[in-house]
Amino acid sequence: MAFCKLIRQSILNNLSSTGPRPVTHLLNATRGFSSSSKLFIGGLSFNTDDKTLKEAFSSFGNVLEARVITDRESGRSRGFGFVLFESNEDANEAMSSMDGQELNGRAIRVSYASDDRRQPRFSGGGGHGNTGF
DNA sequence: ATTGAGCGT
Repeated sequence: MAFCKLIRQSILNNLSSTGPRPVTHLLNATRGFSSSSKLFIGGLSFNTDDKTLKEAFSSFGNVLEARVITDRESGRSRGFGFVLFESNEDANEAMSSMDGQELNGRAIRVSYASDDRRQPRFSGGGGHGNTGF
């Protein structure tokens, strides 16, 4: 029964993806979806601001948007922010490199952000007196 | 002047 060997070899071949490596779903590894080049920066120092965040992450890639969320009532930093990279791979590099590192004397937590919070804006916009019916 | 998990007008 030599074919038995062949079958086993076939199985082994299947297990070893010698061809195109499957794209590791490193993205959308957050609660929601839409996790591209947007990174969620947590554990930020209260002394860290948008400029500091951009300066700290602009070293890994082109930062299109870097913002530290500040309380609207007090206007002070909430301790977390968001960084939008031009390239998703740059964001991955930045996350792998800056996650757990210290910034301004405080360890920061970098992870992919969820755009679910920002999407729902005023769907209207047009001042049409349309009641929707 | 202050605080320390999470996801922004």
